[in-house]
Amino acid sequence: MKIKAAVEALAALAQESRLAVFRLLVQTGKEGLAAGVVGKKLGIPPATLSFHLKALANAGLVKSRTEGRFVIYNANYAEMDKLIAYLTEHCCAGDNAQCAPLKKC
Amino acid sequence: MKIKAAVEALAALAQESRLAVFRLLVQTGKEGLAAGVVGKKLGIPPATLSFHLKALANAGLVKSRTEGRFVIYNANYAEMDKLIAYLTEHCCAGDNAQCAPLKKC
DNA sequence: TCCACGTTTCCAATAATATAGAAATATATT
DNA sequence: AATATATTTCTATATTATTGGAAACGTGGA
Repeated sequence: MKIKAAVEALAALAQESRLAVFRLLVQTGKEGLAAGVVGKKLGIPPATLSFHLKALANAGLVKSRTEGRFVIYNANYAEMDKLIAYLTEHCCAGDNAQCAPLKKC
Repeated sequence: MKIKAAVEALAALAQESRLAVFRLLVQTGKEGLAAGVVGKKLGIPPATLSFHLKALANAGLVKSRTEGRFVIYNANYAEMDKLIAYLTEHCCAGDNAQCAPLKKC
């Protein structure tokens, strides 16, 4: 992962509505949720939600597929893992005891 | 971790200079680096670096201690781990096979 | 005390981002 | 074909972040 991509992903997550959307999708699993369901659950108006989903999708953190009139969004776990790996890369100067072990999801 | 704290931490990392600073400190280990050394390694002018270090410190991602005229910064691994845990919390709808295992640092 | 060095604060110009109503687009139903 | 539903695009406004020079502050050494 390159720094520009990491910054884009982090910027996508660094906003309250988008972070809530992303976590909701992370917890939902790969089957995902329709945009409207996300908006209803989080109380975000359509235009605003669409703006935020676009940011998350551009950053690669979510993917979407169309099913009839619905657009279903799901978390991209691979990209999430890449971002985490980028943050923790070569950490602790090689001494793993310095940083706590990362929990598996 | 609460969402406001997570957003603050992510916003702190969502900027190229700050992300570079944080990763440098993560890789350096708990002994840390003086502000001036960081600035020299990354080519960031003093005023700008101070601004960015403050953002990282306010978010809890780095800590500092004063040694004589130097201010030594080091990564806060505990806070980094909390942020990662917040992102991945209850992920994959309980089916761990959906998301790749997180590497230990 | 006086000077050098490291860091932070102040400041002002510039740039980027968030919000949501209204209109547009696309699919489904009758 | 006409209507309802789901989502996105357009648009304008408001808010917040980034940059770095100059000055200020603190510490250490001569």
